[in-house]
Amino acid sequence: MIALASSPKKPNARDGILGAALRLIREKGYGATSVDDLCQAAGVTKGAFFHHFKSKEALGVAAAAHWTATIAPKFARAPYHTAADPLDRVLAYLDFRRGLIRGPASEFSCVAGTMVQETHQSSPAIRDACFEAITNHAETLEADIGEAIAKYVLAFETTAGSLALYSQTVLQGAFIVAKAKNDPQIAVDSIDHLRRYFEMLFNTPNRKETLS
Amino acid sequence: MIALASSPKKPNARDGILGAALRLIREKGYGATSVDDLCQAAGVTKGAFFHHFKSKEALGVAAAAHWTATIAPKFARAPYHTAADPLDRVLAYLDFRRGLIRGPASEFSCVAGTMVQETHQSSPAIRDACFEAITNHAETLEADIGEAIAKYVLAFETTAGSLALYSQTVLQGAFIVAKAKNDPQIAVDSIDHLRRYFEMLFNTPNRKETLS
DNA sequence: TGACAAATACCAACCGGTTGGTATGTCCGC
DNA sequence: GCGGACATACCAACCGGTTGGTATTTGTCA
Repeated sequence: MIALASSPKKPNARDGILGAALRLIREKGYGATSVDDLCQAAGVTKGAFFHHFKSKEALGVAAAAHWTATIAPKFARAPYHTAADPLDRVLAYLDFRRGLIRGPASEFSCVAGTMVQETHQSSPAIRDACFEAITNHAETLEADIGEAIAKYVLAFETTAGSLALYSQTVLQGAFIVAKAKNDPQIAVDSIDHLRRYFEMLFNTPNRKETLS
Repeated sequence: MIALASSPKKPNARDGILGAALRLIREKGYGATSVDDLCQAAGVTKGAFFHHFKSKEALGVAAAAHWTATIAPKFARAPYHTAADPLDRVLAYLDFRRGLIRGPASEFSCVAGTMVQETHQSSPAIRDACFEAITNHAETLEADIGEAIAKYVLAFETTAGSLALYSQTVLQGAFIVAKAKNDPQIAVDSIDHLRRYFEMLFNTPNRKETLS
């Protein structure tokens, strides 16, 4: 083999720890997840952990980036991008997220939102990494919302960035209330309200004429 | 004095611990707030702590109830109840909450929402107490929303309970994003979006005729 | 191509400090 | 003199982090 395109990935301790971190942080939170927990879940020792991450805080920062790297391709490949109309794509995004809400909260909630609540005071580095993860995902929505704003007459004046971040705000709040009620359904209700807000804001009867 | 109505309150360790808990949990989170922290902030010893609370978890449950007992009178006395129209009262509630958003997140965020994110898996007792605190506050909104639903023609069909809880959902999400961005303003933006949702849902031109 | 040194990846054992929790005692009003 | 409200002293378990070391890979040059 010429083998510059070597095997897609060899299993290493760092990836194992990061994968365990995403799962454990969603299950137990950042503070309650100890370095020992991480090592046991990843099947490595503490020496390996501190070889790859200089501190638990550094692991938290890396976990936020790994979270983005994990979910970004999933959303990029998701089928909600196919609609021709930008507003339809935005609504399809909300429907897609709605469909993800099932089972325990640790399977549909957001690592960044979970982690930042515990660390925003104690660790600016983790806080910034989590905000980056949230906004990075919001930006994948922003383009479609921007196109929709250009195409439709809005009931109120606002911006694509504000609406994209508001969508993430509602989702984060929905995760919290779902955890509190121990019932995912309440999160679905909130996404329905958010969907209606978009529908009313981009009032379909006021649709501008399209050219082509 | 006949003195069955004794002095309004004598300062005791329990209240001091609960007061410290509300502050420290909002500042550092539940997990990062140790029993020693609580005792030092309240100026009592560990013996006093475990005399009044059989465990840290019991303190968490009591703190959620104390949170309700602390903020309920503040909202009950707030001036947003004075409007004659129920929709105006709901919008005034949102304006009131909007006005509270300033300074560090620990001064405007919600103890219950903060605490439940860390404990919803590990402590069902704290989780339920936090959900109770959130819904208890939502119910103070529900009556006004219910009256507004009876008075106005809605753009979509929904319930007062769903809208009241959705309001809390947006607020909880706004607190998280504000913590992540380390900037309260982003929470204000979300409340503005929520306010517009109410305005459009209770579409003022469709106002039903009032009798008196 | 192969010898070899340097760098990387990983491990087992250990450290001082902190954790939630307890056992025992003392004060004090009724 | 008795029970509730605290204080003092202490504990085993666990915390994040460090140590000194070994196995494995990688870069280099004859």
